[in-house]
Amino acid sequence: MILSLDLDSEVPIYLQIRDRIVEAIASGELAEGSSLPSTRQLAVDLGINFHTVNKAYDLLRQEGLLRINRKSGALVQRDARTGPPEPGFTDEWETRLRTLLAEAVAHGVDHPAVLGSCAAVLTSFTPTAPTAQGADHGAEQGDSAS
Amino acid sequence: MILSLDLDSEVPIYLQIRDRIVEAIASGELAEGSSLPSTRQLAVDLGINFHTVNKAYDLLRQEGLLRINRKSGALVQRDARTGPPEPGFTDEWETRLRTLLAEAVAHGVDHPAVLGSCAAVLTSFTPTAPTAQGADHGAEQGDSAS
Amino acid sequence: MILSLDLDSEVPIYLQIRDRIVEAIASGELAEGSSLPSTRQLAVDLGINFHTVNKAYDLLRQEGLLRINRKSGALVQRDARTGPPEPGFTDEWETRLRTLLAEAVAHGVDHPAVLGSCAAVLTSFTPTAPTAQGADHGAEQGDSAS
Amino acid sequence: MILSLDLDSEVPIYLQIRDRIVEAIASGELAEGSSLPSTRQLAVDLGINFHTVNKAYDLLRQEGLLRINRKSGALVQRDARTGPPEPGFTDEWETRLRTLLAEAVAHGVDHPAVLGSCAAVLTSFTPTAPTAQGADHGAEQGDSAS
DNA sequence: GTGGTCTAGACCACT
DNA sequence: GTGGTCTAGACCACA
Repeated sequence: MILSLDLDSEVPIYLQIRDRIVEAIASGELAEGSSLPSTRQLAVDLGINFHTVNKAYDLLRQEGLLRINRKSGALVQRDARTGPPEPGFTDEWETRLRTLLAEAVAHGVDHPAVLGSCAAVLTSFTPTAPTAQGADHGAEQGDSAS
Repeated sequence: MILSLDLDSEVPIYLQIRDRIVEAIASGELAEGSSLPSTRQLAVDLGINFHTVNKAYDLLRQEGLLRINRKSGALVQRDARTGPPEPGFTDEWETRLRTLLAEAVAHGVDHPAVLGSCAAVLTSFTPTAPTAQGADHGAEQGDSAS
Repeated sequence: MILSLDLDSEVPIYLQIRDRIVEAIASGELAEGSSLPSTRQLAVDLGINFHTVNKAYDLLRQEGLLRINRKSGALVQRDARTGPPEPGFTDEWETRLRTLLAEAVAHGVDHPAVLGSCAAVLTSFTPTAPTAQGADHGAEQGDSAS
Repeated sequence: MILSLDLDSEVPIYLQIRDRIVEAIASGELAEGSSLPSTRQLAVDLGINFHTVNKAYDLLRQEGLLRINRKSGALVQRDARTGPPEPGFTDEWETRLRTLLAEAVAHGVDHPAVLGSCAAVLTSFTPTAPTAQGADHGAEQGDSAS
């Protein structure tokens, strides 16, 4: 689990960590039950303070994506396959989606291109060997989003 | 031009203003060349400090969406029809898109549903019946979406 | 708003602050909409670090009792009169109640005495105008407390 | 003696064990003189480290609820019928009670409902209600509340 | 070993 | 002025 940070970014470090982990969960790289590095270990690896990692993990815990356990550290609590989101998530999320897509449209990206970007991002979340997933639950193939 | 703010939101007020304006530009409600209320006027209307409005306008100016004239006030600088975005915009934007979509996927929204939300948002930016601009104030119809 | 802390207590300081504020809300001393001292001000008053106050406020915010506003600082979000608790609150709370009452019973406090303590505590939350109790639902009079 | 633990709870495991035992004593399930499983046995049953069980037992010993003998293991030292609590217990306990009840009141549970919960919990400690304690001082009435 | 608490100070963002 | 972020180090609680 290596994640690259941009310490000069205006995005707070703890948010960058959180974002990378969310993306890793979405892409299946971190499945439900996976364990994450300890806060102090990750802090050392990234060359930052452990409190910053702590804050990222705590945020993910509040979002329901992580559970923290004194014994085993942080575990992935949730997954693309765990089920539908908690009520209330979608509304707030769509508000942010609306703002983000508006930004592209206002800058002159046409609708099909925007939708293409969305589809491309989603595709990038299922990069692995579609043939090896035969067993699986089967249903996940719907991802190519068409 | 009415925009509703949530003063208790964790989203800074100046960003809420900026977001609403971006969405208005994306939806065509504010076309290129339209004029916005003066900072002081808008501040009074919203019951906030005019510095806050100023900050929102300045951010939009930096983003290339507004140009500010001492005499004519703030004018919309570009819109969906002005042309493709400046180089560099797309990369940064797709990074944020990736994070946002990952959030939904990690919370269990499946890929088709995510793409459906994207499409629905885009549809909501097309203010139905472009020829109906004479109606003008009846612009509310565009947003029911979904 | 003065609250006394026991810095030697095994109860974390931030929890003591949180507890005192919860009790003040319950007793009507802090009504919905009341403003609390700024984190830094309270920290100075209490002779502790502002981060500790921050943590207490943030906890209360997560519990839905406070809302934090950049402009006006912390405001009481909720009240005995605001309405019934969020679903899920009661179950978790009754678990803790069960443990606490069990402690007294196990130590030999008989049931009526336990119940008497509970009633006494509740009474202490409505200290004002004991003669006006007939009105009952007109209880709002008791709490203006300022 | 079956106790169910939640290893992911924010409540420390040793405290969960302690709480369950306190409740068992309060409900009469564990009477004075009863013997508890050995720390090692219980640890195996629960799938946890025996030091954790040890810590729970030691805490109960400090609280005066258990006595620990090298030969006979852990025995229940007192129960509801052993007599009134040690001096000093009640004050500290009522402080915690006050905080806990305040929490419910602040979240909008009205006084009679709170008192009802207390009464319900106490009733649950009376396993079969042999003589039902007679009049029970009639303290349950919400009179003092409201 | 793990995470949690408290303190401390510097700097930034928001209004 | 307000709160938020990041860093830092010490100490404690838990398993």
